[in-house]
Amino acid sequence: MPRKKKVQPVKEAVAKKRTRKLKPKQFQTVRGMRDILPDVQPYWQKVRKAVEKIANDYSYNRIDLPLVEFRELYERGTGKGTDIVEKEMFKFKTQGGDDVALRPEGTPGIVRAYLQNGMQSWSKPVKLSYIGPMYRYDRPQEGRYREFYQFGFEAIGEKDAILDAQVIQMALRVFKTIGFKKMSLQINSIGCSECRPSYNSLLVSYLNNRKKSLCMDCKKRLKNNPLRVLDCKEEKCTQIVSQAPQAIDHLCKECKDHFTFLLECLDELDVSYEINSRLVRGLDYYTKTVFEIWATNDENGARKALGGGGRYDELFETLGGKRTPAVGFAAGIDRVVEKMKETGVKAFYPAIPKVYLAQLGDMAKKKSLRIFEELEKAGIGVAESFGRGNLRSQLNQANQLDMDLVLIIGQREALDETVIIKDMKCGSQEVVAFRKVVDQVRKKLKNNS
RNA sequence: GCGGCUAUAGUUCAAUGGUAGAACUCCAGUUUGUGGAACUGGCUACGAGGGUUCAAUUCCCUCUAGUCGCCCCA
Repeated sequence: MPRKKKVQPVKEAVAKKRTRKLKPKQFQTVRGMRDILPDVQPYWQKVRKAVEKIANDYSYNRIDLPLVEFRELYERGTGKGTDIVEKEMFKFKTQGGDDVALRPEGTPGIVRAYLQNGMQSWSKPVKLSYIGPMYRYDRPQEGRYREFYQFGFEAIGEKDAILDAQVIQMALRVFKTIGFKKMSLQINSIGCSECRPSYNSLLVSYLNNRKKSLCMDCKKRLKNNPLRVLDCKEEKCTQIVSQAPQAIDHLCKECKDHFTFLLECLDELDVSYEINSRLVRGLDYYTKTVFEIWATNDENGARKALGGGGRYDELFETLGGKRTPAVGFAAGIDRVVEKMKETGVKAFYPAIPKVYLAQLGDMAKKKSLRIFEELEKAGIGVAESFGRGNLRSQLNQANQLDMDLVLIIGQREALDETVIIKDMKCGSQEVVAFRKVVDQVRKKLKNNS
């Protein structure tokens, strides 16, 4: 609707208001969702490629799982006491009446898939790798979105600590392959259902004696999930925690041996680590090993964590399966990409075409379609702007795109079945018959490179 | 979920109680078929809804979104 200007002010104002009302609604992304635009895709591509390569090198097979699962899977698996389940799940009821949720993390789905698809009978350990979006109804912030991407590795069916070491090694290898130089491996063991209860009561009684000095949140945590007090950031609490009994000093023999062997394996791999007795992780299902990988040695590790993981030997039972030991790792791609930009890690830029196809007039336009196809079949990527009419703007664009060669087909060339090949670096050009175009372009590209 | 800040073209920023300018980008053109420069022109915005007012992009409120801190995680 054309807008009229220079009418009487009042009428104009009214008219404008009316047209505004008629304007269709501008849609925008739902809160916490975001577009990942072409300009950052090279970073994402680099991460995906690194994940694929490492997964392949270590024989971890790709698996893709549904985004939607029964809500109960996470309530039982991830744990009812966790923030993730308590307040961060995207949940809804289907028309059919199923209570479902968008997956907030990958592991419960992996376990479900393992049990459902009879992977018990596959040769052990079952090694799986995944990559895809996760959803958490958290408050968005930079580096924290409601839809975010994770990749992960899971090794199922083997309790030996060497698998823990392998998963850690894989995680580090992915980051190294992407190009990160400095990383910090934080590691801890939080025991199993054998030894954790006694440690727990020890911790609780220690904390109870100092309850007055704890922060509000920690008083609550003390009741629900005392382990979480350990990673509180409040200064009052950190002071108390620094003197608290440590999990690794109260492990049962099996857990202790497991942890010791893991550390020996890491030594063997020349992987440096930091034993962090305050590292407990937010999910309920972890047993024995827990670890995180930080981009640097930053104090504020939580937000700098690129990823983390651990062992979950008891999760299969919780979800109705047989006792099955497993260890896994997952990392957030959004955050990895952010960190790449921050630290100047280079992105992956795929080869882009160096040849541009310019055409003039309808007949040439039609002919140029065929030339394009010939070149593409021959493995030569070609840029073009078929919609443009004049040569100047096409050359202009070719120049901006930093093309080596421009093929020009005009009315004359279309009739003669020829093409002008113009070298954009030196400006020289020559006329070539249709049939010889591919060969000639190949030759010229070779000379240029 | 709690607290602070913010919201104007695609982008980065202006101005103003009488409805908006610039730069860059994009598109087109500078005599009809030749790029990098220059010039000319064009497109595009007051986040949404209420209130105060003769009049609101401007003041007030609500919502929405973004951002920062907390929390949490990835």
